[in-house]
Amino acid sequence: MEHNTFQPSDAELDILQVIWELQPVTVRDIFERIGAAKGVGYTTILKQVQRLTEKGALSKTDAPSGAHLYSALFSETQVKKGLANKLLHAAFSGSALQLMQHALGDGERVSAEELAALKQWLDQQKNQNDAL
Amino acid sequence: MEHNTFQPSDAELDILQVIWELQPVTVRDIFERIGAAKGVGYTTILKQVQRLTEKGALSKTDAPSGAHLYSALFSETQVKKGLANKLLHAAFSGSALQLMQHALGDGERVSAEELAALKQWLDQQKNQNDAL
DNA sequence: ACAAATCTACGACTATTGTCGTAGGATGCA
DNA sequence: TGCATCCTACGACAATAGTCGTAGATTTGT
Repeated sequence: MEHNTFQPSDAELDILQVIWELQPVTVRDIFERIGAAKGVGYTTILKQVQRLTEKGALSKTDAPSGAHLYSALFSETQVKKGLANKLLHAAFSGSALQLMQHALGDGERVSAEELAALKQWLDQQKNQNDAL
Repeated sequence: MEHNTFQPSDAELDILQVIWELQPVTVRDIFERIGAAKGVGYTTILKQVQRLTEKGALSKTDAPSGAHLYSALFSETQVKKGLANKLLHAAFSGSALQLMQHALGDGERVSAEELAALKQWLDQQKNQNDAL
């Protein structure tokens, strides 16, 4: 129902994902997960984390070692809903079918498992609707 | 298959949508569709269009009236696939089901028609897979 | 107790986005 | 033919993103 969710940038989302997975985490934790892989320096991650904190997306507590421990103030689901919804409306005028078709209609072959999972979810949604 | 597609910003996407719908169009055409609604000035749209052209996303031809006519150099499908795919991988580790669940699992009730369309598409995908 | 390693805080820089304002050329009507 | 209108070209500016470098405080290992 909330619509004013935090819209993270690409780099911010990368960081948030690590935080959601391991929170509470230190900057070093994050750096070790994605810093090296992305080829960016420690202070780049640090700065990003500080900016996320400024924006009110993270909470900070002092760790015994003098470092800081960060946790997310927005839930993974809430933020991702915000991202998915934004695209759904900005590019596909709210049509989930179109979003779907574009997300995988292409070269990316849709696996049988994926199809089955989708189908099952649809049936569940349908039942829920019928139950009204 | 192509992966190096153009990733438009929010405002750029708004403009592209108008172009895909009405191309070839003048800046004024675009302004009349979205400028007023968004409350931005004519030159804002103009600048945006010029930048899109610089980036190689639009082609420009001279209109008889002295104005310019613009057309898209990337197809709507290609660009939207790029956007959907980016989000799919950046936020949902490639899981279409998750993308789906976040895009509408929420308060936005899924209409029966939407569900039916989705289901039909899934079946079609399934058949296509089986045909391999 | 000291030097090495580790952290944070900050400032800086470049690129991109979104938005205008102004200048000046071209069009078109009275 | 001359003024009002419309269009483009350009430059400017603030905000955001992404990336570092450096400085100074703190911890840690010997």
